[in-house]
Amino acid sequence: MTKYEKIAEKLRERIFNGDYKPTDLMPNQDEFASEFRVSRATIKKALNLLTKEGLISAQRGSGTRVLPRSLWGFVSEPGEKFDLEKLQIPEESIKNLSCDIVDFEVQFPDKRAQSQLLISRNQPVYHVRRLFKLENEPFILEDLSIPISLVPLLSKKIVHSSIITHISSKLKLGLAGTFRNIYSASATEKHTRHLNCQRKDPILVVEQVAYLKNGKPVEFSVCQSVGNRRSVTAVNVRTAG
Amino acid sequence: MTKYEKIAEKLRERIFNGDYKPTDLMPNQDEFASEFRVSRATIKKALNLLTKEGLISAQRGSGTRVLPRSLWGFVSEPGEKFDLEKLQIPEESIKNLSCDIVDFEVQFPDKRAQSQLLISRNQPVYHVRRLFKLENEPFILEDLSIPISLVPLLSKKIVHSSIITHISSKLKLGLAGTFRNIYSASATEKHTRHLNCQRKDPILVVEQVAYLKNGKPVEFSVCQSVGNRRSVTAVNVRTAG
DNA sequence: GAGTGGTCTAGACCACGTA
DNA sequence: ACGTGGTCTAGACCACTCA
Repeated sequence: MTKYEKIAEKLRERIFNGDYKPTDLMPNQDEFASEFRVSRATIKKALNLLTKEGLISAQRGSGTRVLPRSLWGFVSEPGEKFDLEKLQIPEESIKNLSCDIVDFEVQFPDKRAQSQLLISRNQPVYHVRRLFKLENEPFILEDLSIPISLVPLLSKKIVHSSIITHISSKLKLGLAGTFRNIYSASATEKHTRHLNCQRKDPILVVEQVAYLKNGKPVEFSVCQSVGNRRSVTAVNVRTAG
Repeated sequence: MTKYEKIAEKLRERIFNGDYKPTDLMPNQDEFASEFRVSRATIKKALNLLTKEGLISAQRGSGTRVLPRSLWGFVSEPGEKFDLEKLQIPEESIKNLSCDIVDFEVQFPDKRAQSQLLISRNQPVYHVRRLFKLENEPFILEDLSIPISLVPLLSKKIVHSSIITHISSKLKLGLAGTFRNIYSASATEKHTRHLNCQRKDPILVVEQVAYLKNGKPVEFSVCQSVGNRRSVTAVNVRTAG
């Protein structure tokens, strides 16, 4: 844990505590620097973190203010456990979340997976279909492909929990990030079977590619859920350097 | 334009040029520092920018690599012209984009708008309904609310182009960022009328709140489009400090 | 003009991956 | 052991806002 992360944590607490309220001006960077006995650059890094989280906003000449982010409800942060991040579920809910393995096999990748994972038709992938249930209600149907070349061994036990965290810890290679594509579709027979919904009900589709830090795509997943049972959130913030 | 932005621009060009290819190692930070005759801290800032854009990924001990972002197709960046960012349209397409004003009036905010814009029932808002067409095909139906207190005067001409850029330049207050909530719904009579689709077709709904740097919510908008005509992208990157 | 945040430097030290 | 990127400092200068 670095200095600026510790400082960010303390300031975050103060914001959630209400010591600094939405639209309020915060103390300036020099004050924080002397309070925490660090250089201003370190304070700035801490503030940048909070800015990325959408908690505050700084303006040159006039100061740094708290944003009313509390309205936004739950937002998963990059750096959270990968599956939480992907499913966008608050940590408290995870105990009500179960995971059925519908399908688990090795196959050759289809065109889509080939292009997203940067592999050829001959390089086999694990294909997994999982059904996540929240409080025993079908929630998200997930299809994912992972190149075998990256994972020597994948067991049912691992598939049952977090595949990606297993891989990136085995390979000692962190995740660089993910890219998502989100659209809306109409329920087909597949959905009615797994998600307990009617034909033509609106389905929210979230396609995601996850990259390792060495630049290799490691997972291509498609998560599908019934329209009104899930929403996905995204934060876009203007951060300075 | 700061030094690190200029450097980031040059490196971005090199990546798109193919001077540095996906999964390739880039020169290290010291080399860049002496090439551009700046301190390493400045190089790092430039690289952080590219990291946020999902172009590269650095790993301590082993170097900085190019990610295969080219696969991702178009991704709008924070900092782009606000409407481009919201609609996620590449700049080239904007000449094929037209905008009809379906509705433009002053009213009292409904419950939803009140809570998102942090105002009371008595504070009136502009309500605008616009229909964006791409190559004369109905594309996005947008409903937006803006507190009158923030905008003394809004004309039809302004509504026809970018409202937010007008406001934030008039107020000399930049945008702090936006928050989006995305889900899927079923087409109602309103959609069939404006978006030229069938009842029960899947609709992608993107709700967005935009905040000014002083922390005030300035716009609450709901953008609706037919499922297969649009998709929304989101990038989640692990950036270091 | 006083006070704010943003940029930039030169150098130090540390954590990590690789061989 | 070496080379990499990440952190941190102390101080300088600049751009901006607001009274």
